[in-house]
Amino acid sequence: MSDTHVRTRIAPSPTGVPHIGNTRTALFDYLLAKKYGGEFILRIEDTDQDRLVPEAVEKIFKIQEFLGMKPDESPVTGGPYEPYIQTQRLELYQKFAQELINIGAAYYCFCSEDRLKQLHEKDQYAKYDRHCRYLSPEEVKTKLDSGAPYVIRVKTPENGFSTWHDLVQGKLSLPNTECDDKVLMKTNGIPTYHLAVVVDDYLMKISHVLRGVEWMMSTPVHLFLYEALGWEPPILAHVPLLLGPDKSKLSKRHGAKSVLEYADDGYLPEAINNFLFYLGFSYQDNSALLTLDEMIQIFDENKIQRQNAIFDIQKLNYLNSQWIKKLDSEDLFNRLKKFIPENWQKEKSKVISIIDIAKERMFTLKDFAPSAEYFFSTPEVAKLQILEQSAHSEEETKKWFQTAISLIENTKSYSPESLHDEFTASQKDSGLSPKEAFMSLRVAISGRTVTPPLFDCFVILGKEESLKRLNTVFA
RNA sequence: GGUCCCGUCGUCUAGUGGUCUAGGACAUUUGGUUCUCAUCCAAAAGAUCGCGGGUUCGACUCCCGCCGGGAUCACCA
Repeated sequence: MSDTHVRTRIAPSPTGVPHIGNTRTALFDYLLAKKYGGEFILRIEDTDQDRLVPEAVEKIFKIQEFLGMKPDESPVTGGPYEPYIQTQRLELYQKFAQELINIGAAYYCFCSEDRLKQLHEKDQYAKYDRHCRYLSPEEVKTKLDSGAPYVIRVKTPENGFSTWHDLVQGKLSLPNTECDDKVLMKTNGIPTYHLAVVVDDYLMKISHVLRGVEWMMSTPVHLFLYEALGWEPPILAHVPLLLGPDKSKLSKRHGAKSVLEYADDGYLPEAINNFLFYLGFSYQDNSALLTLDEMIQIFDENKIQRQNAIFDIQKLNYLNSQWIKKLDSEDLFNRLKKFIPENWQKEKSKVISIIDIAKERMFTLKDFAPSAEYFFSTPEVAKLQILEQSAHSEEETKKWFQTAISLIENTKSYSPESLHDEFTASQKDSGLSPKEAFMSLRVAISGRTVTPPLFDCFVILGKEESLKRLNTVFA
């Protein structure tokens, strides 16, 4: 393999936004190319013009950009084999379709849609009955001259086996009787996937076709085309699918989301890449935080699992929380921008100091704003809530609050450390347990029973604001 | 239904004939640290290696059958 220059590609069809399962395949394509210092190509397969989804192409680019897997060649970056959009390469496919006919590897088919439909009504699994495959040259010429609409079908072998060594599936041997005389060129002059991939992968010098297993069964047709055209086929690798928690295929219908949606939910690209990498691939204890570059080093195309993997959001959450802890707060601030109100953004240093103490309890970027709200707006706290925490009479609690207020007013330095020392000293002779003493204060300043450490909160809130909140409780 | 692929703790996996009374990670539970939560640390529980036959002195590892899951069978990709 060292003598072949590695070029991989992803070939999404803009009939929808790729979901996270498709993206995992893309990750493997990217890693494979980069591991060998090759190119990773993005080609748009838009041969199904009827089902185009607006903005799909744009989102496909966005996903790659977000994850940091930028293609070396694509419709936007261009490249030596452009264009990278199939509908802009139509003459190419027509040329090769014609050649396939000339060499007897394909044939014209004039069957009506009705006839095909009837075939399927009789048997839902029926293959094309090859009705037009045996038309005489004269019959074909007459039909053609009369201007009858036609498709071009591949003249698939009637027996034998199609065998290849699949990088992940191992040796595969599929009976040719299972092949169908697939349509190569549609009535509208646009090729189907089967013709277009083969032509493009060859012309674009793709060395490894790494794609989802859903393509495995149609590989014999592709291989036949390579052989007919006298082309060396690429190395094939069919990677398993990503399944939902109920073991069903991950699909839009079952709520399979795109990477873009995970981004909106507060997941980091680092965590997503890392998560996808471990799904179907093993490295050490499968919990190390790996960058894309590290994955490139570690990746081994021969070690891709063959069994389908189940999408486990808990593992993603873990990786995401770990990455959040690892990132520095300045970096997190920038990523947090679209998750926090605009007026917070003006107080960058305050937000960053909150991030410092909040990041170890965040799973996603979305968790930040709700847990930091009380730093920016005064919470409503009922006296009863305080007393519930202090577990003492109003009078005793009030007395403790007075102590707290004077401690803050007279503290040596308004820092978490000295506040901690001074408060713990006073708490001991307050008659309240540590929990009672500090929880009541916590609720008083935040309105919540769960916050970062109390004295950090005091400091971020500021002396004035802290006093104000403590004072208003029993006012 | 035909064809092909897959089958180790809930999940991702280690394991390529004896070192496996099956290891790790996430999740779960418990304990420790602690002003709460979280972090961190420690520990526990969790898999008769899908089932049944072989082969072998010996099988999670090899062979066969079965069962289960998945993929595919469009002028969609």
